[in-house]
Amino acid sequence: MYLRYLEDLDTRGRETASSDELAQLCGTTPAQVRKDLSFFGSFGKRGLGYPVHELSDRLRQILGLEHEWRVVIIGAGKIGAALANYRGFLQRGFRVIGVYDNDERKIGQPWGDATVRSMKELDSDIEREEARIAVLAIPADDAQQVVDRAIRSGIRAILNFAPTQITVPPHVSLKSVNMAMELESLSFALTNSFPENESD
Amino acid sequence: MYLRYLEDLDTRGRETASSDELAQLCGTTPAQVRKDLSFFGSFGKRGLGYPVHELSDRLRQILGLEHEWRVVIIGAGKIGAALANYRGFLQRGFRVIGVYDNDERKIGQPWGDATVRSMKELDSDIEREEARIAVLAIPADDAQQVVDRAIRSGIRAILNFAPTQITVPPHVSLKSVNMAMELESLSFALTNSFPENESD
DNA sequence: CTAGCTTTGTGAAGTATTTCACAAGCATTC
DNA sequence: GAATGCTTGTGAAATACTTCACAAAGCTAG
Repeated sequence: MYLRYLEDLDTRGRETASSDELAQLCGTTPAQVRKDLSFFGSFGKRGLGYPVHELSDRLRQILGLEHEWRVVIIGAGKIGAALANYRGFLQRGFRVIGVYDNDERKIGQPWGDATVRSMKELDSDIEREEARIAVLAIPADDAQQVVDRAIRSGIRAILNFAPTQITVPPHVSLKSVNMAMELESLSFALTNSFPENESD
Repeated sequence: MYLRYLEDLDTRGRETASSDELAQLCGTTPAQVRKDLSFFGSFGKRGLGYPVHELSDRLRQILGLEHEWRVVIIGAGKIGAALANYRGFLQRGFRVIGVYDNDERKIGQPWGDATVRSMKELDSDIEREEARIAVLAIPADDAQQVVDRAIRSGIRAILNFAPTQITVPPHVSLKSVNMAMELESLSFALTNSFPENESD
């Protein structure tokens, strides 16, 4: 999050930014910003703030964005489409090496830069291209089984959009996004109209 | 999350479930399950576990899912499409009353059950249909301005897919989903290969 | 009705995270 | 070069969250 806004400031030519300013942009507190950044080192200058460009560089390094990650998108439905075409990924060092589906009618169709490929080729492609990240956008039923296969082929991180709990071995990272659940939590907030909000 | 798996168990005819079982399904601990549920009341029977159907009902009530929420989807791009067609929403009491876009070429096209409508009609539609939830799937630049309008018309909760920080007044709830950021956090996990994972 | 097994609900303990508050450092001005 | 005004970095305090551990129930069998 800090990186996003620092890059923004950088392109607009800003040289430095204070923890106060970053906090406002990111919707947090100055103390939080300073504690967070201090975990990785001491980047700021007292009296001045943080050097925008330098800190961006450093954060990209910390996040492992200085080299390109190869990504497979599993599932050529609407979510898969949204992700495959998202220019933001490429810009940030994530190269989509393939979109995979079981549906014969979809295989071979062009999709953004890539072509939909058969799920049968998934494993060999992951190995050949050394893909380490998979985006899962398939129905819940097949999700676990497909994940297991992908991990055997070398996937080490999964971004899961399937509305189901996935389990992975300890050496694999997992993030899940469940849109129905997000809406339900909004429903909860509305129903109980808390004074708090901003629960990103 | 508990609701999802309880409903699952319910359709499969299960009568009761222990905190241990729910924990396994949801990827958490039995103590966590019990503490979470106890916040809202005392639903279980000692020695037996929780009554699956009854607890589902209660959770739906707590989450405010017993009545229908009307939802607008703002932005008829790929993400908007994915959401508009997602059957899961309707099943869970979220009725999409309209998909809105500025692009003349998209306006009037059929989209799932609905038709893409002009952004000009957004405000009056929100008021007439009493929509309270908006899903934001438009480019970052216009996001804040569109949100402000929607809130003036009566929107009280926003699910934001635009890759930018949105600010809302205290009586409005906000959840943001940022796919690039999710991938970046996976990149971080990979780069630093922590033993921990499962950071949903 | 009692013994034995199971499982909840919950204070207390243990961790983790966030906020406070202030000394120390840097830039600018006079 | 000293005084002033900002802003960081960070221990300590305050909060929040998670796990432990166990008494209190409920169910089953005999």
